[in-house]
Amino acid sequence: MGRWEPNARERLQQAALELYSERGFEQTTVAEIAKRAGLTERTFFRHFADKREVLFAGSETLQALFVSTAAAAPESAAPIEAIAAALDAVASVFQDRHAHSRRRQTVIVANAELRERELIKLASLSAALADTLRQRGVPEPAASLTAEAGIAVFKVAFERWVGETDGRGLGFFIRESLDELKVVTSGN
Amino acid sequence: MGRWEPNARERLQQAALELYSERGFEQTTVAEIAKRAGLTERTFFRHFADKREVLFAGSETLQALFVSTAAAAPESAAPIEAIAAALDAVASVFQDRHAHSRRRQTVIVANAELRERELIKLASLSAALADTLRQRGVPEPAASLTAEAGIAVFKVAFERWVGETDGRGLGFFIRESLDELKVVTSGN
DNA sequence: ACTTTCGATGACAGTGACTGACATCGATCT
DNA sequence: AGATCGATGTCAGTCACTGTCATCGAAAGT
Repeated sequence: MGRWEPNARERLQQAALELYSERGFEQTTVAEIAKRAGLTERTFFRHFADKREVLFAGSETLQALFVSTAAAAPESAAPIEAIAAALDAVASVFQDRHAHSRRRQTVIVANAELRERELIKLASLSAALADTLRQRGVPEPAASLTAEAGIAVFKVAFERWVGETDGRGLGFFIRESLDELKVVTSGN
Repeated sequence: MGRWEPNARERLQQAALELYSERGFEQTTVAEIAKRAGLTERTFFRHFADKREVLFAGSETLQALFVSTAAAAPESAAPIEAIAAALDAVASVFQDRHAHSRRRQTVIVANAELRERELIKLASLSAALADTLRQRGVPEPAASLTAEAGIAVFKVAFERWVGETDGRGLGFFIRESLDELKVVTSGN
């Protein structure tokens, strides 16, 4: 065993999720994660910036999908429509990940530091979307507000989707939330 | 000097803001903050849960104002109107704090950990507002979405207000952003 | 096959945030 | 004066995270 077993990064992610689930985030030390993965603490920090980041490995990919889909919307599309298209694309990615998402979200919700990290990932997403809208000619504050509204829809929809055991996909909750947001902001 | 000088908490807050401004958040140790305040590191942690929290002392007060104002809106008011009333009330609190807000925000924006903390404070606000709306009979997901939309408006407006040197108050930017949100979510 | 190269890992020492336990000060009450 | 009690100081300890250097092992070149 030892060095050169493949997939060190993935082993660390799995070990971390397991341990965070079993005993909680605070009660888990990085040394324990590394040990379960057959590595050392120092190697953990070569793969992940900190103890939280190991749970957020896919976020760059998600952001790239978000942005590229929004950017690919036809020029005629309203800002909110470009965001809606991006939300739909993202929803399909979570198609077969309900069980994993639920497990991961349970860990995150149970710890304030992890919630903070999740929030800044979503804020980064919002900033990237606002950038995309600005490049499409949308002025401020409309660009930032549309992006924030889109992320709000994602947050609420994701939360509801993770909590459900029915077969309804994330896309359903996203459409529901987006429609509801429109009703709610119309002012009466 | 030494023990029993009054206002230990306030001295710590001021020392922290000064040092974070001068050399940055990461380059400041808690021991240095405590020393400038004439106290010890251990005492710092008796007043504030961690190194970040010292910048967010007023957040409970702000949340209380937010919630009580929203709750006090007439029953006939639409959810978004109750939130708008709360936003207006909060804006008036920042009336004479532009210089201080700007200084504080400069520090926060410069550091990811501080941004995370700010985001979870805003998320806590959003959750409290959603609770208030639910108590007013607003169902989900409308309650959460309205609250999130309100916080989005606050975020964008606050950012613009802090960046301006004109005399326009936070209330101006809040009304501007709220109006723009309504336009942007209407779908075209 | 032998050597060289080079990225990934290990080993180790160090800093600083944060905590628990206990001692001490000083204002207030009796 | 003595008792009380909250706020502070002291000290030891854990753990996240970093810098540095040694070492391993695969792959490429000879």
